[in-house]
Amino acid sequence: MIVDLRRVVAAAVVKAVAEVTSETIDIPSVEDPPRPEFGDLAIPVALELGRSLGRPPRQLAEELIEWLEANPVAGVSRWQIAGPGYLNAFFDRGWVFDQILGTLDSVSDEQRLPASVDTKQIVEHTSINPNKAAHIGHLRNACLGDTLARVVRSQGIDVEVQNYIDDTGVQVADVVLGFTEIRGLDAEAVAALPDPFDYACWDLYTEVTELLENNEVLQARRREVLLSLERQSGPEAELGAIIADRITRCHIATMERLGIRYDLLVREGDVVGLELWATALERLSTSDRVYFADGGKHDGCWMMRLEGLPGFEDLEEPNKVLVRSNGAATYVAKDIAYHMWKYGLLDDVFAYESYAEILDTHVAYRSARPGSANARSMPGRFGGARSGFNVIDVRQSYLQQIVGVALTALSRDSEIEVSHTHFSYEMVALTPRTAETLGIPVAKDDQCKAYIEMSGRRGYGVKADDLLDVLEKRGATEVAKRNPALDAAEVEELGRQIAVGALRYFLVKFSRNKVIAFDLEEALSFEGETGPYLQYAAVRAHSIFAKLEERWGKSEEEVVGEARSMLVAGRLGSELVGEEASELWNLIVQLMRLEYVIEQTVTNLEISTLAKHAFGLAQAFNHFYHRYPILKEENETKRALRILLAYVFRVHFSEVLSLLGIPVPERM
RNA sequence: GCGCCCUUAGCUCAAUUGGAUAGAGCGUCUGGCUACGGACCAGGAGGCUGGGGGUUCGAGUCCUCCAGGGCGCGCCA
Repeated sequence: MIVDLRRVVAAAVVKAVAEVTSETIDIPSVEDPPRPEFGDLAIPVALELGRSLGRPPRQLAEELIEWLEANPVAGVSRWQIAGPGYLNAFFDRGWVFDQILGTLDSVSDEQRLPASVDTKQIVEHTSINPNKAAHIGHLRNACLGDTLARVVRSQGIDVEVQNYIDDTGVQVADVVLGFTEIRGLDAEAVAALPDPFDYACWDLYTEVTELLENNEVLQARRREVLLSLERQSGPEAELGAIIADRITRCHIATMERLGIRYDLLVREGDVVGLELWATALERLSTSDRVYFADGGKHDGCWMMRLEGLPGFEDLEEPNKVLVRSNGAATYVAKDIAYHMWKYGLLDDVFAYESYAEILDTHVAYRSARPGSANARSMPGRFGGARSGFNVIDVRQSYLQQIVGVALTALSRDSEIEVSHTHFSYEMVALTPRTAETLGIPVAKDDQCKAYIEMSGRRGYGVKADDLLDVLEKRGATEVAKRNPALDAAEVEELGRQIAVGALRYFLVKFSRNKVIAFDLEEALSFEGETGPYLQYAAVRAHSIFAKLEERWGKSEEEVVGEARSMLVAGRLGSELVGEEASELWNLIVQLMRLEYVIEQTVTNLEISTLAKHAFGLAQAFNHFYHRYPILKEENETKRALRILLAYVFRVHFSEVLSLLGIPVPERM
């Protein structure tokens, strides 16, 4: 990663403040100036401090600058006071560019912090009910989660990606009913059904839902099935397991199309079957938060006390049932048990089996019962983290809060500090016109609405695989149009990469707490602020070197090497002045922001920050590309400088795209 | 009833967490190179940041009231 002088500058300012005013301050805010003539970084510290010290900001700023000039900072060439009292820092361009060139040698084997259990973080995402095909809403979850995992991992932290499979819930029970009551199929027959199995279940699920309405007999059957699933005995449980397994494999395959992978799939059935919950309750019952209701409305239930806690004020029902009077644990209770294991508050009782092996490079494991075929215990391998993120939509905030309350109570008692963060995001809906093209009935009242909610139960939604198919086809068409000589296989592969870029960028470019009104036409667009625009910038950077090789017969390495030796370190500063240099410099300054952007992305849990940054980089490069040709340039020094800049961009921009999971095509 | 979220250009969204002249994309209008590929670039028009009050050197951002919209509060998951 390119060195960010932000921290260095901030530290220098802290020291300057201490020396000049004998005040100790926290890390001051360091901003990017709105205009280039204000320098490369702006620190409004004198504005803030001036007030508390009762001194004119500009005067204070002058004293600070005096000190800073007397105690130079490597990389900063000069300071300036501007506006009401900003400290503006101007970088030593030659020094910076020299540093950046240094990163080119080590960028591939960047120094990563050693991974250890102490720093392990668990990112849970996807966690789709295994009863039907994944839709666009699930993709938002998976893309956010996968990108978060990539970003955290890039910080040298060992990330374990988990996907929770709720295979014992009503949603699966409904599809079990569908197969038995509507289709008249048993487990064996269902196992033999052709693909796409998840599509078949999508339709079946809506059929059952309709049938279940006002049908008390069927509703009673569902309760039986549910019990059977939870006990994991009987033909319904066998059928449920087949459904959950087949659907999960479909989901894994869908996500693999987007480059999204998992380390571990934990099945709720195993949490229940291995009595993780029973142990969890034992532990929980010692806490004053958990009690057994004897009499009253919740007679015979185990309850969690929420009243009086922040965030739970004035609820109609202040407490939450954990175990029903019939002895069955609720969903949130099982989730609490799962999270206790996740964070090492319960022993690892699971066995693990290799579930999905992908291209010999990655294995996704799945929880299993000890003693079952192909399963073995793997002590210390999974779970037992001290912190983690749950990527779950905002509607589950209430339940996530309850999990948090349990974890807090337990970690206090056991003196183990656990950090559990709900990475919440808003839902994906459909624009009315997209809903209509999909054949979803839109009521007259809803036509002017900004969006129409999706409904898995009714089958209203955009299936992930359908969308990917359309995008891939469109990508391939566009590639073929521009590259008539390419063979079909390559066109198809490029179409695939473009589809992934388009979809992934689309799903992370919005702030997470904004409802996305999914519009098919907009998502199919490859122009403007889209994934393909970013990919196009990378392709252009690449094609410069391809052309250079074609014309000069020199490899990228040789070309870059020659350019570097032409611009000796000492001379760089003098080359980096003037109008052209200032425009090139803009690109460098933006590249330097990456470290800061990643920091912001993680602390705010806002992936869109990184996405917007990537878009800004692509824009800056396209500007440079258009304005400053390389092959045509005859001045060798200028050409060398541009070559190096294009190369630096290419290397670092590829890194940014890979953080976003966006493939970098060689041509488009 | 209580809680959380949203409201910024015609549309979809940003705005470095309180900083300098509120920026992008789409759409619209005007212009661009025999090419390192036009999935691009340059420029124009387009804003009382939903409304009122407050906090301060400084507010799209914070506090408060109001309006409109969404979500959540189950012995469902």
